[in-house]
Order: sequence, then C-alpha cells, then structure tokens
Amino acid sequence: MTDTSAIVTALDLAGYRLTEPRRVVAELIANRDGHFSAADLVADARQGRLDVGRATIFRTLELFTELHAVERVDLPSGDHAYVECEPVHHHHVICSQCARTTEVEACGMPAVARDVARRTGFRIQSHRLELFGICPDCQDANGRRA
Amino acid sequence: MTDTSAIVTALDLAGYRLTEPRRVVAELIANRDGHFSAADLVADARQGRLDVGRATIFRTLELFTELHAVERVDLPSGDHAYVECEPVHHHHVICSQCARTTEVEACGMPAVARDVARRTGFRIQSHRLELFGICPDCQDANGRRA
DNA sequence: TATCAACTGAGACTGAGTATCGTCAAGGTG
DNA sequence: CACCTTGACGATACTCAGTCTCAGTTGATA
Repeated sequence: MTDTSAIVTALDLAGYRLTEPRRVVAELIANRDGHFSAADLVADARQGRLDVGRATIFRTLELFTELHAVERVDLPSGDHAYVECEPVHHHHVICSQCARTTEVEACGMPAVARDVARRTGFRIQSHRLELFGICPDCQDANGRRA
Repeated sequence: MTDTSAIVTALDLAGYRLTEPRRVVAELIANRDGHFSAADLVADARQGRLDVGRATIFRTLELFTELHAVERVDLPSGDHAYVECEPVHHHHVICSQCARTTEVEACGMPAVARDVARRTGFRIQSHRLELFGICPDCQDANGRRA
C-alpha cells in the first residue's frame, strides 16, 4: 500500500489529464498488495461502488505501464498480472504463496547478458527476469504452523 | 527443423499413446523455425490439409509442454508463444527480428538467484529468464543492407 | 465561463483457450 | 486375428481477457 501521489505526479509531468477515473484506478492499485490483474481492479471498483468502466481500467493500466508506474509480469501459470513499481530498471521477486512482490536490482545480470551475447553471437537488447519463491513472512508463517 | 523422433520417443517413454494427430503436431513443430503460437499450428495444419482439430492442437501442446519437448515463452508484446527445446533447464534468446530462438545455459544465473535470495530474504524456487535481441544472421543481413 | 481535444462508459466484437460429449482407434489380451 | 477397454479424437459451444467504436462528458486553458 503506497500513496497515489507518485502516479498522479507522473501523469501530470507526462502531460496527461488528471481525471477522476485515473485517480480512482491509482487508488485501487495503491490499496493492493502484491500482483493483480485487470479483472481484480474491475472487481475492486465494482465492490467499492466506484464507477469506472472496464475499458477505462484496461486503458489506464496501459497508460500507467507506459509511465512505468506499473509493470506487467507473467506468472508461472501463464497468466498476466501487473505490479506497482518504481520507474527504474529492476526485476521482481514474486511470492508464490501470498503474491506479494519485491523489486530487486539483480546486479549480476549485465554480466550474464554479456556472457550469453558472447556465446550465441546475439546482440542482446533486453531481457526479462522474474524470480519466484517464498517471501520471509510466508516462511515464518509456514515454520510456525509446522 | 529437427526430426520428430525425439518427441515421439518421449511420448512413448512417458506411456502416452502414439496417435496420428500427435505425430502430425510433432511434425508441424519440427517444420517450424523459431517461436510459434497455437494459432500458427492450426493455420499450418489447415494449409497442409492435415486433419487435426483445434482442441487437439491445444491439448497436444499442453502435453508436449509437460514432457518438456516444447516450452512456453512470453514475448515482450505480451503474447504467448512456444519453442521446441531440449528437456534440461535452460533459457531462450529470442531474435526480435526473425523470431528464431537459441537455447543457452546462462551459467551466471544461480549466483544471481543466490544474491537476490540473500538481499530479499526470499527462498527462491524458480525463475524465468528470457533474452531478446538480434541474431547473428539478422545482424549480417542488416549490415549488408546498410 | 466558453471552448475543444482528450477522455470516458457502454456495449459490441475478437480471438485464445477450455469444457463437454458422442465417436473412434491404439494397443493389450485371449 | 478379433475383441475390448480406455485414452484420445473432433465438433462445437462456451468463457473470458482484451480491443474497438462512438456518442457523450470533462478537465485544462484562455
């Protein structure tokens, strides 16, 4: 749960209008913990009696993605999800139990990419790295239950 | 273009029936170069007048994925695709120009995962790494055109 | 407060993937 | 070889994420 001001500021800076639906979507995202899908936000909006159309939620997520305020991730199941995040290059560590995500830098990656480039002859332009595991909280909870 | 025998053998070993449609799908995959979607195979089958139902193609791809004869990858566009591959842990380098893919080991990855685990406290269980770039052939072709 | 382009919501549409179900055929058995 | 069981098949209907269209609305700016 982060506050919405970062997203709102980013919108403003990029020259986009600050509309009510966008504010609502930013808030829905801020109230989320871990990754979420467009469908989750649609459900949240409906439950909170906040009037935001389905199409608008998709459009807004696309816009926020463009602003790097959220990022798309692909879960091992093959489903798409979004996570709120900082606008710098990083990767996500995703808890497969509670869905919470953490951002990391994965400093070793440039070396790995260089190594791959050398061995394959590819000119590497980008990469996608997602790590899945169990977060400290869930490890604790599991340990206590056992 | 690989031969289909590896897939056929894998099916047999795992105790699955060797049916005509499965043989056809294996062949369609072997005739492909680079990544492909289920829809591509459906189109290929139709074009080659090979009678394989759409549902069967999806089912067969799921089965082959389970046997690690193919693997799902997520393109930067967000689309899903499949690539034929060897049944050992590895990663894919995908040419964003011609879609051809190469398998690499990315030896540095365990170290990166360990580092992330240490810094976040997560117990890392799995990861997904995909690299995107330009393959040597396309680099050549681009260079010659310029 | 008037203007106008950017934005919105409703709803139709598309296309990937899944579920159902009656039929068929692979492969083991006698 | 003929039979039988059961896994696999194709057709088709369905679901659901995501996109498109368009008439109506709203936020920034003068």
